[in-house]
Amino acid sequence: MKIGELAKRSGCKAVTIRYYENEGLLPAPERSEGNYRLYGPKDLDRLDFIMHCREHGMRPPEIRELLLFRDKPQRDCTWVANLVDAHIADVDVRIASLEHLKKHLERLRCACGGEREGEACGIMRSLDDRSCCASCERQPAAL
Amino acid sequence: MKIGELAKRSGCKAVTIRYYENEGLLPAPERSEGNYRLYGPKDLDRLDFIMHCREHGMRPPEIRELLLFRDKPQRDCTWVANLVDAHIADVDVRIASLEHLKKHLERLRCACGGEREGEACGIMRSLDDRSCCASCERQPAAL
DNA sequence: CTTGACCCTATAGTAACTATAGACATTATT
DNA sequence: AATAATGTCTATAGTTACTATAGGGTCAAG
Repeated sequence: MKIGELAKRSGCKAVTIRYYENEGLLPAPERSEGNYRLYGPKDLDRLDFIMHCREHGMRPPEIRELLLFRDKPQRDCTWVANLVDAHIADVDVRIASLEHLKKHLERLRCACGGEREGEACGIMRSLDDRSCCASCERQPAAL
Repeated sequence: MKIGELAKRSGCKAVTIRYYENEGLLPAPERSEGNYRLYGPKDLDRLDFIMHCREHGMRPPEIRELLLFRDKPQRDCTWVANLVDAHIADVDVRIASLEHLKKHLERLRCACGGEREGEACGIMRSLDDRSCCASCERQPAAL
């Protein structure tokens, strides 16, 4: 199949497929007479694997390692489990930090008394007074 | 004060301060004889405001709008409250999507029976079978 | 008077793609 | 067969919000 069909079947855009080839996640496929990329079912499997990893929030470096393992499975798969564990822990941290952020935002939201007068807007006043969250770390919230 | 002190006092790196000036978030300050940027307390206030917004997970475009309002408060501050509301809703979506992702990852994690044999690793098998999450959207999880 | 810390500009690099330009190949229609 | 529409090719630049680097100037202390 050509790249368009692979894209449709995998749900991955054609440009991204070429990008993955460039990055070494996908092998360079055969070419047709007209220099078109020609893919087989194995390529679809591999791309599906990649997309599945992406659906799990994994990024190219992590996926690259998993592909290496997939290509050449070693005896011990402990580190695969560890990788997933680390990933879960990471997601936990993100959730916690977003919950924390949400609390701050809700407090901020409450500051608006609805006076509808620019200068007096409680939200603006709160944003002006940075010491209000003195107990929290003074660094940008991760989104 | 010079940029270094402003950086220390605000917790924002000097390079980032210059970047914000370039982007129009901060006004171009006076210069010393030796062409050094010279800041006053108002600059610190403004930068603190910006950092406070960042602590609330806001991004430059949003911050830019708030600064406009700060510079020229209009009668009606409703949209400030709306902006915060939208921001909270966005955080909610992110949290929900991460919770969902976590569930998937935990299911994935359970697939590892600990056989410690590469080809048989349940995690790898699960990643190979993309149809396992057929009911979920087939797109990358946002992190 | 030189060392070191600080500051300046301009440019390039980051992640993980996405968009664009300009050209060639294939397929469908007339 | 000619033409038009679509698909594909490469290479390059753009995206966000910065960060890093190169190559130089300024300032205070010893």
